[in-house]
Amino acid sequence: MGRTPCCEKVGLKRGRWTAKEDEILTNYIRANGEGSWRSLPKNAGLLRCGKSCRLRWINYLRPDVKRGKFSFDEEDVIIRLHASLGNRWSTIAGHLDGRTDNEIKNYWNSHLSRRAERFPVTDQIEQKDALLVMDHIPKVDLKHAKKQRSKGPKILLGDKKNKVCNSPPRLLEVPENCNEKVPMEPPTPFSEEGSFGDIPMWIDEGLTQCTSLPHQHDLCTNIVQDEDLAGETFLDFGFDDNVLIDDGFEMDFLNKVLNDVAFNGQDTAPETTTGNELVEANQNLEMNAKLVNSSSVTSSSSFVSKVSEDNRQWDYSDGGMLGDVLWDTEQERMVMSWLCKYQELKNSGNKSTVVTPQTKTCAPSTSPFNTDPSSIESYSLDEIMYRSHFGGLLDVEHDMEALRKFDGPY
DNA sequence: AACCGAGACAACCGCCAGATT
DNA sequence: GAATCTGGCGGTTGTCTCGGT
Repeated sequence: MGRTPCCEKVGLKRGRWTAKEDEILTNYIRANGEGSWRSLPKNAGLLRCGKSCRLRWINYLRPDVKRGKFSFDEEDVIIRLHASLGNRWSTIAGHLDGRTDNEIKNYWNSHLSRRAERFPVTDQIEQKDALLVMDHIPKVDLKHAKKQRSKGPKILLGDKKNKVCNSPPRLLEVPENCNEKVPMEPPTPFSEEGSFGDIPMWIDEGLTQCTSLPHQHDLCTNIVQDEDLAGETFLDFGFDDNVLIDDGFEMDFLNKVLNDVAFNGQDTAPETTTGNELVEANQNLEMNAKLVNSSSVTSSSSFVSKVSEDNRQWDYSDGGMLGDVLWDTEQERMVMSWLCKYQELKNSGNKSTVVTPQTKTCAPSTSPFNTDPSSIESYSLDEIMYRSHFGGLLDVEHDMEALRKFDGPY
């Protein structure tokens, strides 16, 4: 059966509300409270549809409704949330005190949509530089990436004019052989292809079993752009075909491993979120903006966006490590090295060995896993894809050389 | 002064999910 | 379990304002 209308429309007033109507509605709700919208107009003496009364109250008359010009920060939040959530106005409104979904929607359509179209959200690139930067960055075919995500890197080459880039400063000049993969050998202590062995409980019901670690080469070069359940774009490093990352269960796995790793001092994870909680949070479309302490190593709710202390820098993080995009890469690679060692330990039957990461086992000058935040640059999503593609970011040979010299307490 | 178009924004509409009868 | 109600959401429309001609 069809739904009946909320009230009889014949004879009811429509259009703009008058000050007198507002007063009647406000006084009635103050005396009787919200709700019972169907019966409200009749009881209050208003010739309005109950639905209209509800909208008028929620959007304009409610005392906690914030009116007036949107601040810069509010605009910023809207643009960034919209970039990841789309037209989920009520969810966006939940992050702006006193602003209604209707107001935000109108503001977006009349003010912000064109600006956002002109200045896409990119991490840590000032708007005034955005156009300049974007002119030099290879385009990413999202549709193609979505369809083909299990078949390897999805980064498209830029056109010829994009192959040399002198601006902005953090972008590298592209070498002549930029299309060639960096030749490399899997170093010790890595095995070329490992097995997860008997690590328990990481396979959840209904998931495909993953029986091998990704090849180290793929770990460094195979980067996929994807979207999480909230529609937010993020980058996957390494685990392209891995059900753990794809389905959000990487968290469970990493948690299990990290729980076996003794962090030293400040590197102890302050917060952890299980994969299931993460999935649930995303299903609830919660944009869980939180401050990020980039000196911490943690498996966190990193599918969600994070905002830095100055409320200006947002991270789009993989399902693994948090921090800047670059740092995320490094941390994930670091953890991957631990995973390899963990696997070896598991296979060898040694389940009590304490692994002490980076600062004590690698010399800082040569460590590829430097976690000092002050030494880590920040990169935009576009930059990291650009640089990763052309081998400029990961400095593979340097890292691998350092790993060869690695002499940890294993 | 009149007209016109664009922009801004208030309001409405249809649909949906969950609650209630 | 079906019918109905209710509140919420996002898309769309209608109206007003303002600047340009």
